[in-house]
Amino acid sequence: MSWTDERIELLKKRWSEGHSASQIAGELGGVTRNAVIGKVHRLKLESRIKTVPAVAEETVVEVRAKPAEAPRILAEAPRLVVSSQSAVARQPMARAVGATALKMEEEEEVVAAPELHEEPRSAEIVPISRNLTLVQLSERTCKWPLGDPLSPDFRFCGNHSGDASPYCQYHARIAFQPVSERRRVR
DNA sequence: CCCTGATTCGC
DNA sequence: GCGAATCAGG
Repeated sequence: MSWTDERIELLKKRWSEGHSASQIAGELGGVTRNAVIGKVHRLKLESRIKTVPAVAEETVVEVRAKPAEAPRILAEAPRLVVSSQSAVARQPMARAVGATALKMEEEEEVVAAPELHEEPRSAEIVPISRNLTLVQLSERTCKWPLGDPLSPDFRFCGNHSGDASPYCQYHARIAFQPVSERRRVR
């Protein structure tokens, strides 16, 4: 496949829409995501670097609109990025160390009495699907369909699936119901 | 391990 | 110009 004007147009469009290189490559067909990225660079399209030199973050923010709006963008953008993924909040585990550690040890023992409140394993739990599109599926993503295949919103579960199964643990159970469980699970 | 984009360099 | 290989990051 070569970069015809049409393919370049679609590339530009999708890239500006925020699609990933692999998504675009999938849509175009005949090219890899590397090819797409390479082309994007040759076309000098907008860079999409996320990981910024941390300290220099402020200076890297591009001012594409009116200067007056820059500060607002600057203040909110980082938060958006963070909340988009892996927002699994962790409890602050800060602990005093050194000289004061000894004294705290006793107090903590009292407080640290974790109550194992294990919920009974219910068959009712529904997985939180990743809602991947077709092109985002890989060898080890659950291919359980979600929604109307004719709809633009059609997605796949996308959770991790073992090497053996095309589905995640949950959907595999629905797909391959053992005789013992095969009842009205629906 | 899955994914992302960036860069290099032989073709 | 092209894109696989590689790098770097989440």
